[in-house]
Amino acid sequence: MSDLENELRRHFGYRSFRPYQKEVVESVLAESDTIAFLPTGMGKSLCYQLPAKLMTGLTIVVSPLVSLMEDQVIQLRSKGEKNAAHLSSLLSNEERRFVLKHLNRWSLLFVSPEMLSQQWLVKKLAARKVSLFVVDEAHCISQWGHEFRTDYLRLADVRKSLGQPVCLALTATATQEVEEDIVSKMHMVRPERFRAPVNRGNIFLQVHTCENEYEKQREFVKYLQGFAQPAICYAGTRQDAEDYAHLAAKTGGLRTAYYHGGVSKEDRIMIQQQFLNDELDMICATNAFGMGIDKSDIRTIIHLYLPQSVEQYLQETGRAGRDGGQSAAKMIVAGDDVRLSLRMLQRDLPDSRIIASIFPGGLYHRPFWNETAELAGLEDIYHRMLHFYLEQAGALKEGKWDYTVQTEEIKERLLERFRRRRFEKERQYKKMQEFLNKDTCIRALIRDYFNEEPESQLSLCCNVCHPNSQVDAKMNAGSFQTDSAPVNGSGSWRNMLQTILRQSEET
DNA sequence: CGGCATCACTATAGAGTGATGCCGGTGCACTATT
Repeated sequence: MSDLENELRRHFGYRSFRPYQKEVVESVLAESDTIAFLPTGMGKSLCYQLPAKLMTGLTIVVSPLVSLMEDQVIQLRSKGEKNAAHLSSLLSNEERRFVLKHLNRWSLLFVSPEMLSQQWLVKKLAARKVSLFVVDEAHCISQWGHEFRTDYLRLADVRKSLGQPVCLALTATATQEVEEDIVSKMHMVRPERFRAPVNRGNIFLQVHTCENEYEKQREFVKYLQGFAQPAICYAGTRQDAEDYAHLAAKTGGLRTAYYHGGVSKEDRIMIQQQFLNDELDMICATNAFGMGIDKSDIRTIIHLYLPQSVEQYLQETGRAGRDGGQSAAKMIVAGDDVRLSLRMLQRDLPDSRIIASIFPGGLYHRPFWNETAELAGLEDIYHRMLHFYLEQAGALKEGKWDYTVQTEEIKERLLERFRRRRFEKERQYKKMQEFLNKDTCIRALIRDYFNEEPESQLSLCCNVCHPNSQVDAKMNAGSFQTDSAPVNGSGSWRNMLQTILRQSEET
């Protein structure tokens, strides 16, 4: 047994590594920047938890969701780990001060990219030796960083300020392009790369196109007859998530709930836990649901909208069948859905009219950025995105326009950047639209997209190869063993709920 | 893009018509001088 395996046993009680874990840990310990693509449920977190134990300095883990951070810390603490903490708005001021005051105590610290964008915090952290800088769910850099959460694009600077510690990027799914995006945005140097295949042979893929919404509902109801549970049903809008949850409850007699960004935090936690505890047959949700969901026996993923990219489709369908059991991904879309997704991804970026109006010479331009943004009626996301890019380009300094720089040139560059980005998003979306062609094997499309080798013949590939098949409830009954990996103890959600209740009492 | 809510207008007193405008997923953080 090697040293590393001894350490694994000593610290975590496992006898052996899962695929890729050892290689990733070794790479990190050898101080190489590392990027790893591991399906969720393959023990990604061990890839930094073990190095955190073995390295002398602090390990910082950048995580996209505060609830994930909190959950992780609670889990670690429940296993007796005292050196993990997180820093987020979920903490009270007092708790935050405590975490900062005792920085030397932690070996693992979870933070959001937004937190790390605060200079004072980085300064504080820099006072300690940071050995490892982890970006969990690293596809967020590429998927969200450009528009929605630009603080992801500051992480390379943060890392630099912390003395350029080794960087480890972890994600489940990424194309070559996203991979390169992560490498470049994080300023990784000749990173080691580890990639588990994205293809999941146990998921039967189906796409059904409809003429209209009415037909879509009919197909949905029809599909509910005898489909395998539990299921996640992804809808394109919050309204749809609610409506289809009711429809499934009414016509299929299912225990359903809906989940989206407009649902209160308490309800979201409760719904998620009911789902994990098999008290729900189906969750109808927007894409708000899914990240960090550790449930291995999800049998069916239904899509009622067209995802914006093949990666997104794979992220979502990949939540099914992690236990290896036969599962299904069924997409039911109508023409309107195709237009809706397109419109949404186009709206992620401000159009040239808006850009022109805020620059010097534009109708809404004012010396102060905030005033400019308010006058132009910029919504929050545009406000912060443009602020980021303008500051980066040197057009804004401390919230004020700098007229000594060539703003006209900056404007042109910005417009060009957005044009290219929009083109890229539309290109990704077009790839997704190819799934609607009724004569191409869906798995072959995915395989080509990710440059993977064909696998051996599957008995249930997709509805092009195997029309008229359906994965039903009977198929899995007792036919396989569930994953023996440790899953969330039921104690953890009670803890989380308590934490939240405590907070609402405090405020 | 397309579905909707709102509003002005019409023709006659409550409701119908058409024009216009807006919205549609995702989340973090909103504190500091000791």
